[in-house]
Amino acid sequence: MAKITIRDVAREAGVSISTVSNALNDVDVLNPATKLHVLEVAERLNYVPNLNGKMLKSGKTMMLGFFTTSVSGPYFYKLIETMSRQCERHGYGLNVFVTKDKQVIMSNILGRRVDGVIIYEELKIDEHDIEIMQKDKIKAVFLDRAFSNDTMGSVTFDSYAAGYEAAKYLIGLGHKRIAYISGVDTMFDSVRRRDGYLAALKEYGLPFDGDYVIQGYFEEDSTFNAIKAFIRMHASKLPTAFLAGNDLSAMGCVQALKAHGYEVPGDVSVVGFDDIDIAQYFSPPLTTVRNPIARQAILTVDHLVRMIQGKEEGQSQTLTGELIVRASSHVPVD
Amino acid sequence: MAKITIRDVAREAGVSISTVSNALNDVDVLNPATKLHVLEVAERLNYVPNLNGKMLKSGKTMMLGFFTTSVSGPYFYKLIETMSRQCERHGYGLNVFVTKDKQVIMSNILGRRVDGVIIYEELKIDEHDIEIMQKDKIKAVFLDRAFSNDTMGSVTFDSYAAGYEAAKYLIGLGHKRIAYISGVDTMFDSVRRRDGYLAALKEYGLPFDGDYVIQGYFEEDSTFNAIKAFIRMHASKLPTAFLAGNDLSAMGCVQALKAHGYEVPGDVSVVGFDDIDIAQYFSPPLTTVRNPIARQAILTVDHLVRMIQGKEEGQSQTLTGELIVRASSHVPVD
DNA sequence: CCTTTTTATAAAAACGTTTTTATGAAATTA
DNA sequence: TAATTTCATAAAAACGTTTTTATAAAAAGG
Repeated sequence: MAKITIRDVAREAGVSISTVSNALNDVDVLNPATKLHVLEVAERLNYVPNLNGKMLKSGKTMMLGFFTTSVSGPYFYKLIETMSRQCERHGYGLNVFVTKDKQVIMSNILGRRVDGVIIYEELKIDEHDIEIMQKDKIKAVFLDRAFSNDTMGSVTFDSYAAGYEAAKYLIGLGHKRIAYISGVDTMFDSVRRRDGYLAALKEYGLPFDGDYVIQGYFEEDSTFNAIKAFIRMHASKLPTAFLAGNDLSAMGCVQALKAHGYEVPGDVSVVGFDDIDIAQYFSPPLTTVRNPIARQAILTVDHLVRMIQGKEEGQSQTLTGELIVRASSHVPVD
Repeated sequence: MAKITIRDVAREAGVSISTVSNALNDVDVLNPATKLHVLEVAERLNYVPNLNGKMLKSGKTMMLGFFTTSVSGPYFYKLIETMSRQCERHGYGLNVFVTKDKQVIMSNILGRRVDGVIIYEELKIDEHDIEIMQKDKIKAVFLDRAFSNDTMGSVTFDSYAAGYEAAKYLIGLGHKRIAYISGVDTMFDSVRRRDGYLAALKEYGLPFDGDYVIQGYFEEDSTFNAIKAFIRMHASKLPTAFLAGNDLSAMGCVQALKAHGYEVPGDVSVVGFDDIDIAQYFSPPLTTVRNPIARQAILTVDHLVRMIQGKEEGQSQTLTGELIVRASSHVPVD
């Protein structure tokens, strides 16, 4: 009683395998009666087409690949859930690969396990890899960097502008000592937000103190620890505001400040990025620059699908943030 | 310049395709010189084997499938990241399917897109589906329910015991009015935690009030709203403790209480389940029953891989929680 | 009523691999 | 040296589909 194939259905129904295939794929070239009969037999035998055979022959897997080094945090799961739903809408599945192994990534992409790929992976794919992908006409959309050629697509968030806007907002409130909480330097978004922050400082003539860029890894708990250490070091003269590279680190920062007896925003203001779902329920509700994650997810999938269908060439789309002022920021006390 | 295949490599190297295959797959039957030459040519042509051809012929995809209806929240991304890493260790990839469409699930499973499946999906797969999977000798491990037969595996968390323990702990502190914040009734874990809680109430002779089971959907923000509504309704006589079905809802509950001016644990105690990473950094740090997610992930993948290798039959494994007492719970004030 | 077109189905080729079987040359044995 | 074994490689079959081509019967046209 091995796995039944199209051949078994054909034999049982007394027709050829091409007839079965046509019946199942709804190619209307068959006598309706035959088609019905075949379908009935297939149903009775619980026949399910083998996808590997199907994929090999058709050259299509009807799967999109999402390659990422991490799925931690609200940014990713919002992205993944929205992309998944959007894929389903187009008749595709989404294959999520969580790996840092470039070998794994490239062999899955070039080996055609998926029809198109979405890549978020912080610098690991280099120019040479991209060249190889171009030669193979791989359809790809990047989420963490923009492209100027027309074979690769990208849908990015303008993190530089967001960093600049957030810093400008704090400066506008009167803050003079503003610290930045970064991720790691391989994360494009972290670096660009920081650069925007630096640009604003410069524009308004505020001095930049190297100590004021704190590594928080974009996570709540590691930021919590980093800020506690920072507070111990700078207790005499704390910044009046922290600009955190994402909402999670903003939350960790707030917790650390509270743990040391500081009030937010009474003593210190904290601003984040992304506007993840929890941000508005946090205590205090977070001021943040909204990153339209769901929109990014939808645009990405739509763009990739159209690229696969040959309806569109790769293009760079940039989404801009929106400053959401809530309770975690205030004019400085001193 | 279409995609190059094993045939192109063979032609270019002046050998047969079987020789190329043997060289690439390291079958030591070849003259070392030939093998080296073939490898060199393959490298030069940037040959990457087509996975669909490979999968069809070998009958193996070297992929495990994870089917889930949601990836929201720390429970899932911890699970997914850990499972991914563990898969990689075994030479497998992890294919994450986020869908509620049973048709999608079944056709991917029965169509052999993956070599084995891990299923978390709250009641949608019924006995009949399982029967079909058994007939097809599908290797599967369930994360949300246990099995007594030996074709399906399961690695579950003993939520009933966890609910019982947590409630008993609160009762031991002296609490008499304890509310439970549930997910939805299709979630096994939510229901079992609640049943454990009810059992403890009964055992210690505490009355059960139907109003005291509040639906929070296992999310922070919806719980926040649900508890606010609950507080408005029951302001005169609030429970002295909330047992939340998971840490996220515990956090939402705390935020809602704070928003209404209650102190935790000063006025009200709150206890959660899971011990997600943030729990210890939350303010106040959460008392919770630790759910060994990473261990569940690793056990699951290991078990499934051994089932695929034929080294093991499906079996039910149960993990037990551990009560972690932190600052969010206290003896009642009245 | 014979030829052409249409219709319905079957047969065969193809997708890109791996694996089994075949083949011929070299090495070993008798 | 003839017969056997070993070695290295090639040829062919197979995996389960879809798609292209072929075939036979029925319908239409003159």
